[in-house]
Amino acid sequence: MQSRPYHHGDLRAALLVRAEETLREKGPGALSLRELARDLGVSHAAPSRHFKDKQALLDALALAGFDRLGAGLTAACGAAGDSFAEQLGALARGYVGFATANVVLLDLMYAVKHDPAASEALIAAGQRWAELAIGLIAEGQRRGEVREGPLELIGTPVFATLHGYASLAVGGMLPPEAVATGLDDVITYMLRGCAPDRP
Amino acid sequence: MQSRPYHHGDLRAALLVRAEETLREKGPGALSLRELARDLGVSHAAPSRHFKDKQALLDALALAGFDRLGAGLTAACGAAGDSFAEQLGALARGYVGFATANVVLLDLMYAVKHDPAASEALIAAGQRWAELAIGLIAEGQRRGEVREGPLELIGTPVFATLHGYASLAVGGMLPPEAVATGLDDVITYMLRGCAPDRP
DNA sequence: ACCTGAACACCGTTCAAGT
DNA sequence: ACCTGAACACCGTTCAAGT
Repeated sequence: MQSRPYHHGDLRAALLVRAEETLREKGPGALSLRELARDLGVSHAAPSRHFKDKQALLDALALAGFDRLGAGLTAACGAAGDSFAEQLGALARGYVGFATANVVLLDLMYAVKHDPAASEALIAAGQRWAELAIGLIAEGQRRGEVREGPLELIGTPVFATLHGYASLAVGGMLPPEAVATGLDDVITYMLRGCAPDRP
Repeated sequence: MQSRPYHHGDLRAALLVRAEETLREKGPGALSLRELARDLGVSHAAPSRHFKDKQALLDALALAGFDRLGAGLTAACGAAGDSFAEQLGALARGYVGFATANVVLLDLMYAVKHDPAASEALIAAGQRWAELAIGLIAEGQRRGEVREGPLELIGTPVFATLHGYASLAVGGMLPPEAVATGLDDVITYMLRGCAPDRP
């Protein structure tokens, strides 16, 4: 009876995996719960046991995306040198790298939500990685490489620059061949914005 | 025979108007061509005469959004003082203002496209307003208020910061009450990033 | 030219019923 | 607990036909 070859209470995980594949291959909006069920060899009503909604599945996907992003950024910063410039560079390259490697997923992660209840968890997830950037800035201040002041006063603009560059790049608003080289310029611009007032 | 009260060859315009209303009231994805047609009192097949696709309607909406954004920003900068700081401030407030007043539309304007042919016009429209920022920087350089260098080298980071801040704010990733006050900090951060190297 | 009506092939969601 | 099968109310798109 190996007729159910794949999911033994793991239909939930299988749905998430397959959903992300479909998203990557065929774009958003081409994702259908019924097709997902077909691909996995279950009835079209089966997914509703694991996700009450199509939106619930998308939210779970986005949440997993934030987890992977956080892990990737932590690793990238850990592998970089101690100076603020090196740390910020690693963060920036990590973020833009994740964005270009997970175009549709990033869109999903920051998608405008209309159900405020469901989006709370996503906002929290988003702020978790923002705290990574905040910590980096605090350390930079301790080293005297970052200007004084409240952490978000400098963290928010940096966060905005990074996220903005990533979404412009991913959306095709920047000449694609210039994305990698332009990032270096963005990094030095951010460093100027963070630098202490006077030498 | 006033039974067709509204559209006389203007079904196209009426569709766009109603679509944007629906988008604003009920969010994206709640937009259905059939419901649009119902609202306007035409058959469900009528819209296809004016937009070959649902996507085509969305693209037209996004394009109109860029036009309004460009007009608004031009006006805002025209009404501001001549100094680079005042011009950049006006641009920033104008952009974030448009974003918060047109949340779903902004999402649409920068949505990741998969049909590269259709998105070309949108990218061009996006770059048109970017050129406004570029011109502003060129003038700032002439005045000695902006560091020397290729225009996009300084323009792209500014563009990224602005767009990133707007999308974070709109997506609820920033505490909503801090959006307006935080913008001032972002503006001074951008000015630092643009400032000439040494006094 | 512009629109209608019917038809086709899909959806998401729900719910009794099975195991 | 987990899944099935049928049913419901909707979609987008196409296409002959009307005016």
